[in-house]
Amino acid sequence: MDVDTRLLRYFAAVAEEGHLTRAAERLYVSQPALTKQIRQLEKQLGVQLFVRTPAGMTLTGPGETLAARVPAILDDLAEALRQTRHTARRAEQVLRVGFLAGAAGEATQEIIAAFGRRRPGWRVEMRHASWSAPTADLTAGDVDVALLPLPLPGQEELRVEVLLTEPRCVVLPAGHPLAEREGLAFRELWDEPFVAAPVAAGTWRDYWLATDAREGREPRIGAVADNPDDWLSAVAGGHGIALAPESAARYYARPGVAYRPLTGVAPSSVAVVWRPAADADPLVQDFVGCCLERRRLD
Amino acid sequence: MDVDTRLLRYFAAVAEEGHLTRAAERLYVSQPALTKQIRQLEKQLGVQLFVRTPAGMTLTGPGETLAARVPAILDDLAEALRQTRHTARRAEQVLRVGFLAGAAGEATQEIIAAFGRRRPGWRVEMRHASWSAPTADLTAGDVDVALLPLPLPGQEELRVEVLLTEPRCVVLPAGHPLAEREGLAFRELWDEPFVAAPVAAGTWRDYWLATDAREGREPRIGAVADNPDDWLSAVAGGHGIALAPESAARYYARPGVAYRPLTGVAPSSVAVVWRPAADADPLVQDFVGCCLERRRLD
DNA sequence: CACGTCCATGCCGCCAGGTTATGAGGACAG
DNA sequence: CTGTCCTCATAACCTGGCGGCATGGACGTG
Repeated sequence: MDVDTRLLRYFAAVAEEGHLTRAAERLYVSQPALTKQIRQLEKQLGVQLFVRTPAGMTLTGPGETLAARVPAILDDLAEALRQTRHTARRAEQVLRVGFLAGAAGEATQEIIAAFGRRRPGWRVEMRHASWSAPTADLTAGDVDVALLPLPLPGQEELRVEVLLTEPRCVVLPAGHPLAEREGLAFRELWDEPFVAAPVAAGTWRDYWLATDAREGREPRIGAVADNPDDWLSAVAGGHGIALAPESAARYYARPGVAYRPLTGVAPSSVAVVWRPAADADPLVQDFVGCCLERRRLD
Repeated sequence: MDVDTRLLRYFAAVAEEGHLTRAAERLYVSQPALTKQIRQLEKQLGVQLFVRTPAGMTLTGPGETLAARVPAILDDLAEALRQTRHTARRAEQVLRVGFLAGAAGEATQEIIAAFGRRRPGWRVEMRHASWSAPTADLTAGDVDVALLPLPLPGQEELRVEVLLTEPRCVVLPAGHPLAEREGLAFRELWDEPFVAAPVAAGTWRDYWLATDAREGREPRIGAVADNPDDWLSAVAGGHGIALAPESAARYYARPGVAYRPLTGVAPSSVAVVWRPAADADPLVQDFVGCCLERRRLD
């Protein structure tokens, strides 16, 4: 009778979506796996939670009862884990900062140094954010604040202050014909295969495929990568090309890939991001302050 | 990052006990299993929760933070599951009654009939309670009310009204020399092997071994059983003898075993039991009422 | 009537959690 | 100082359950 949180998450997703299939997509599991888990939950409780209709899954009375309470429980749990991590970092006098790509570029070191001056004794720990879910560490409370390229999935629930804006460029295999050129227009790349982020990355993936600058054409996906290494390897290996912020040319230079200026896509920004719950956290605010002092908007 | 409830239970147990080893006993898992799980929790959180000393495990600051919140979360979850089951049964117009052995004996049918008259349209569903944890179904909300022999583990947290008291007798293999006798004194059984409940049953196990009437002598355990079938088979198979309420002679008669009257042990009682939370539940109270009308205390 | 959209089922590979056996280190008594 | 007992950690192995794929079956819709 040990209902574990996975079951609760699954249940909550199905209850919310009303469809096994759609919930399965959202949870990134197969539909049969979900079927089985939901049945198991029902079996463990000895209660039918859903009525199966050809149109989907609708909650029964008892199902409603459960659905009304589960989200709060999961939130409580998440909050407790956040607090725990938080206490741990405060006890060690560490501020943990998530980042992706080159973060705020050259300014990053300055920001950290400034923070060190403002908070003697404190240490800044930089942590790579996951590529497929750049804000996950932030919302999970694993980092206190983050320096991330925009746009971000779930950006509305976070505080975001833009620090700098830079054009996006294109990353090509060194031997690629287009790498001969000094500058490119995005429309020339429409038919090229791209190395994309996982589907799980959602709008993030779309943004770096620049789907909105393709006038409706489907991008070709040559490979999927969820970290910079795989991503560069895929490009170097000729599986596709990719977009990147210009600073990537400095932070992710490596033999076999070439960075070229690009026109026809919106620039990308780097922002400092934190959870609204940290609005009152003087430490986070000090760090944000250090960032804003060095803000550079072009 | 999907901390499941098992981990939380484990953590709570270790936090409370202050010892991995003791917590492992309480949870009925091996100590290495606990070690691994606790380490995994720490790894998932990226936080050290305990400091390991030769004397045991003591919480770190972050550990305290977590320990302060986990029990409430687990309680919330348990409560939500209870509610769910509860709604389900109310929706089906079912009152679920747990029982063990012969329940309230011949009175049981009368009680159910009386309840049927008081609540037309409602159905009573009888459910075997687990032998090793007779009140588990009750506290988990799986049954609304129960008819159980006393004493019960965790009895203080429950409402208990005694319905009848009956002497305990002894169950012997049919061919056993003592089965020739018409009546026995408990001290004659001190050296006999007993068929006992699992260690997990705690005081319940002790009670049916009548450890308090042995003047300090350790009982001999011939076999362990956690349900009436195994139990009777073990007795019939000559692995040991056992104590039982007298009514068991009628409800668990079978070839190969003999029931004989016994002196020198306290009698056992059967009570109607419910959770304090059901004090205000008219349905449960009606059932309790039906029980008390037929109360018979000798 | 064929098709699309649901959910259910069967089969299989794999990992996580369990177990037992053993190690390692500190505390304490003799 | 050394043996013993307590603690927790480690190693090797086994198994149940989760998840994935492929497929089936039921209902609604064009």
